[in-house]
Amino acid sequence: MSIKHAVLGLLSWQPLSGYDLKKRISSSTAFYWSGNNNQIYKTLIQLQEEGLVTFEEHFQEKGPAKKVYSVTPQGQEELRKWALSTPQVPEVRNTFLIQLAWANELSGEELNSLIDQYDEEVSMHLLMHEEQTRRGSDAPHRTAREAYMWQMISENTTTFLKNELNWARKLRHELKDRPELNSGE
Amino acid sequence: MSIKHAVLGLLSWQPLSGYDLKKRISSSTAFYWSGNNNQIYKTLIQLQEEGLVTFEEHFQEKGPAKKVYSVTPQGQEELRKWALSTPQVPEVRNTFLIQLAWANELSGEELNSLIDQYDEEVSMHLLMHEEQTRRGSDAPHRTAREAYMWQMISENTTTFLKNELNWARKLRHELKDRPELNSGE
DNA sequence: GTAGTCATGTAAGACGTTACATGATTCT
DNA sequence: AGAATCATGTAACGTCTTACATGACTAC
Repeated sequence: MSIKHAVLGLLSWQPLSGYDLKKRISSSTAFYWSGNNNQIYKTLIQLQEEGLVTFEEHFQEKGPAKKVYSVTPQGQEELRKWALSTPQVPEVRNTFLIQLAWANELSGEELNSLIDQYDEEVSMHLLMHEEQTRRGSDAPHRTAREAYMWQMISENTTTFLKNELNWARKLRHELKDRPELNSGE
Repeated sequence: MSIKHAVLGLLSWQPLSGYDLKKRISSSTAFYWSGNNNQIYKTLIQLQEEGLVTFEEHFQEKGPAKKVYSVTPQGQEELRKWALSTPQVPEVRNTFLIQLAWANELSGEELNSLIDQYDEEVSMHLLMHEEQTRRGSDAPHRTAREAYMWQMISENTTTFLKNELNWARKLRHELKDRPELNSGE
């Protein structure tokens, strides 16, 4: 499971409450995951039971008490161990490809419009990601290496999205230039 | 949900049994999904209840009877409707990025080895995908356009994997060339 | 006779999402 | 007065995976 380690990692950077974790996770475009309450609070309780995190209750003048979680030495060890495990090939869930696969019944215009819509969606996403990267609010930089890593992590998403755009534009142009591809008949 | 439509699409190409669907789905590197029994058989029953597919029982001399499913006109209509719905940005679940994010505790050598392992995994995956594409066993080509589409769908996965490799190699080389990034201390 | 493939399905559980519940405080 | 934010959590449901169950036939 990687939610556990994502949470552990965030806490290893700085102690946070469940509420703050949620905000960080759901606002990040790089690792995108809804960051819903259910999983966050459950994961925190689980991590605590395993002795990988502890919490301190912070009472505030205004508002309810916070449970601020931080990583224990065992948690650090677990994080290090996990970081050394053999990496997996990323999973891509691209429903648009499935859509295209069965788009045989569509007219040439419908298909073009579909591709344009995809282009727009991806472009929008790219803009949002670049905007967020520029602000750089959620990246730790305890060391030069860590700062560089976070830059490269962000770049991974950027190049991924640009690759999608290139691909979609090639598709678009070839459909235009090759009239024999214009119909599904 | 897109499993429903993936199944519907496969059946619109040619009638298949649950067992054959499973084989096709799980062997495909482009839309990768385990294609487990539970979901396939459930989806087929559900599609049938919705009137989007029908089945014929094929008795064979050898082995058990097959339920061969095919798409109804309503199913075709549903598929067309879905194919026109606005496309979504693909979801990428890249655990390696999370691993890197919290790799601050790792030594330079450990980090390099991690990146090399990632390179290897992705390269292997790319080879498998190219091999499968070359065989081209699972692509329909009822029209020139459909054949071209399937080629581009496969290319999407290829360029994605190549993008990952480029990114990993850049990371690898910059870590090598910039000694200030060598440690997490 | 043991393992593998063909073919159908079920059970159990992990993983994920949306929405609701509660209660205080702050902003308009 | 109504909405938004802070902060914790629960409920209900949907998705997805692993593993098991059954039974026949096939290959070594």
